[in-house]
Amino acid sequence: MTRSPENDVKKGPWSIEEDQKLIEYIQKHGQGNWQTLPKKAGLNRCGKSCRLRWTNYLRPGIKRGGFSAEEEATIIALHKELGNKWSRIAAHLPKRTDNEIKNFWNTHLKKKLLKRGIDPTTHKSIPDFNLLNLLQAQLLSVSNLYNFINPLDPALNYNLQANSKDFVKIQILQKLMQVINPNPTQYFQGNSNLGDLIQHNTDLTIDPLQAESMIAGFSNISPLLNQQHTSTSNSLPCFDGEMIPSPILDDNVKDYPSNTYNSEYSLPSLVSVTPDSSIFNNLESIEQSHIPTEASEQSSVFDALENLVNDEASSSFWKYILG
DNA sequence: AACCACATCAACCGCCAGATA
DNA sequence: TTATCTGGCGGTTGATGTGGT
Repeated sequence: MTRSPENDVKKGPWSIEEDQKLIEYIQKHGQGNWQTLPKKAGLNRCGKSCRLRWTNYLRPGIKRGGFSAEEEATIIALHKELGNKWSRIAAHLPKRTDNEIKNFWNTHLKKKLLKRGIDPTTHKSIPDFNLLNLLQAQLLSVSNLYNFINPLDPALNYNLQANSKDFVKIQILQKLMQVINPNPTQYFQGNSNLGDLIQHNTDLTIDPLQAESMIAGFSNISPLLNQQHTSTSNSLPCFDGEMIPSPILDDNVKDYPSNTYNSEYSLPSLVSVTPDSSIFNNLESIEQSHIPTEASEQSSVFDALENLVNDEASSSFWKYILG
């Protein structure tokens, strides 16, 4: 025997009248059998829908919205212990429903933990978090380079556009950036620069040595950056022709003791910088030698990305990121 | 004012486990 | 023992709200 079909029942948001009918019936008769309740209560709804409406919305004593800091901490702690067992978590929070806790987790707490560099699935710190920052900045650099090379000439962008695989990768990186910094106005704008990005992300910490590697990484992607970097090492380059002061690249940072540097966060396999390169003096040479379809130009970014994604230790995090 | 992108959350769907015939 | 019913759970969807351009 199969279950009776409930195709003719109403779906979607509940009206005030429906709510009233359900409340009045349950107050008078109790919950009883949810399967038969709708008919008895005069509702054209399935029993499941009635039960959900009652338990998540109409039931007396339900507290909705406005999660306190204590409740937040409790949810995080319980989630660490129980995982996505929302009903069990809700049992520890009187007046809260599992559905609301689940929604609150997915819309607020998950992002909060990610911003703190904590994997919301495992509740462990994300080993790749600083590297993710690096990728974010590198993508910005790449995007700026494209903008700089070619605001108008489609021929110069042709090779990039023809390489759909790299486009997919760029899209993934863009998504990574959105996770860290959901403000979309910072991406793919000609005047964006690394300094703005770092200053904006006040939550994020960037290891000084890593910042050095970051510049090296930029240089691999953008020869123009490389040239500027070598000319003023205590400034961060940007593509609008200005140099912005960088507090993380002063002389003290250069002497940053290597034994305090956590190699776990180091940049994997960046190609060495070639500061004396002289082929970037004009756009033509850039076009000939450094259009990004040349695998070597983007490899540092994408190799790093692929290494991250393939790392089992952080797979749940990346699974979340890549959706 | 219109449009767009993103965030929020109520509600739905499919699955599962325990109860029952 | 098996088939079916029922309630509960977690994941997902889609309508709506909000803020930025």
